[in-house]
Amino acid sequence: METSLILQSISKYIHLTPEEGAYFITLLQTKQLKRKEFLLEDGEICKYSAFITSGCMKGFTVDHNGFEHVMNFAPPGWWIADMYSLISQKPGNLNIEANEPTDILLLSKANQEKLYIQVPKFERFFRIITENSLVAYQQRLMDNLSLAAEERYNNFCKRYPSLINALPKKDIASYIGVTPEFFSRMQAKILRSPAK
Amino acid sequence: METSLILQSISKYIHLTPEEGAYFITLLQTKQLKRKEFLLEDGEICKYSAFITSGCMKGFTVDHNGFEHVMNFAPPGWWIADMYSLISQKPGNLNIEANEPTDILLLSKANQEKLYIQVPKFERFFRIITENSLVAYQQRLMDNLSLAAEERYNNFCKRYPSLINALPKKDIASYIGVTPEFFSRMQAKILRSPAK
DNA sequence: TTCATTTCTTAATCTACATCAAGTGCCTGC
DNA sequence: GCAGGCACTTGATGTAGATTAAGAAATGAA
Repeated sequence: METSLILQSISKYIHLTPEEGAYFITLLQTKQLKRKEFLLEDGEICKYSAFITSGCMKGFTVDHNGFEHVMNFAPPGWWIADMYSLISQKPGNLNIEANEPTDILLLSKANQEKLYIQVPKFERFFRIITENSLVAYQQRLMDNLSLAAEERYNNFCKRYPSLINALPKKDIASYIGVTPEFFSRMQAKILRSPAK
Repeated sequence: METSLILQSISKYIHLTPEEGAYFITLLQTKQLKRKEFLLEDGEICKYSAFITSGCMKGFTVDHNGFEHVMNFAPPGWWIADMYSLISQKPGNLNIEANEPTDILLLSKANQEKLYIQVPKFERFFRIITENSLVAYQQRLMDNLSLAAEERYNNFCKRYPSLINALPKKDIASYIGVTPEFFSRMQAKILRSPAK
């Protein structure tokens, strides 16, 4: 099991003794996903938080016209789950899919609760990463309420430079909230005008 | 100090001994705000989380055209802060203003850190309410990406029925992401068509 | 009570972005 | 290695919601 990335990412926020680290690892299971393979589908109950060790995943919903809306991307070092469904244990409407061959570590809801009891420090860890995630969603919502598509695209480029060339353009279009057609036109326009 | 609401709201997620509760209360300070008074302004560093005991507050940003965008409302029993600024201790761009005469309890960042050390259970409490807040923002972002204004308004009505008549319409318009003019027309249209 | 300010409404016009349609290139699964 | 689908582009047209303007109604301060 490839655990160095996850332990390193935890150590940014809390200090674990070797025993605590070892115990944490026993609560995880590995999984490999093929390109286009789903970890979770609309209507299912989310039972795991997933930590990406390699590859990339995306979370998206499908609206009543059949259009996808990308909620988030998860490159290596990030967590992904349907938080609504994970917390409530009710069916959610998120799909989680591998964009390419991807290795993940799974922490089940039951094991997460166990972890909180055995090593309460993890409350702190998950509090902090949840806070960071909350701030990112607030920022993105603000962008959607107050900026034009082109500015949202600029922000995306600034915030996630490594993802721009790694993802299909249609997914980036969906993430920033425009159609692939409009996104294509926007890029052409940006290229045409002198780089700013 | 009016502390029954805050203690009751905490007891939904963690159990406190009388001593722990009493200690927590010593970390708070009260504040009264007049209608239109600001708790935090764009460019300031956020030093407090505020819990509303009575009245109502709103958090909003101002875009480069001078338009307000309401990020959230905080009726009694809710917390409000500029999470980005509170976490990073850098200047934020949120304004927090009282919509009407409002009583709040303030927990300073320093006292919050103290609290985590003295009563680690509070890590759990704030983890849980942060998770809930995260889910709400995800849901709202999804609505903004996939629904028409009218559907977003319907969802708002369903989720926050008590706020509809308590808030100025222009603030609700801003929250769901339309202009007051369009909001007004939308409502007229809904009234005209047979209630669905 | 009265005035001034803010909020709300209605109407005419405008625009950012969507939709529909069609063609090109490139993966990728067989 | 080939075929068939998927991603991407470009053009023509459509529309949800913005903008501008102006009057009416509500609200709060004095």
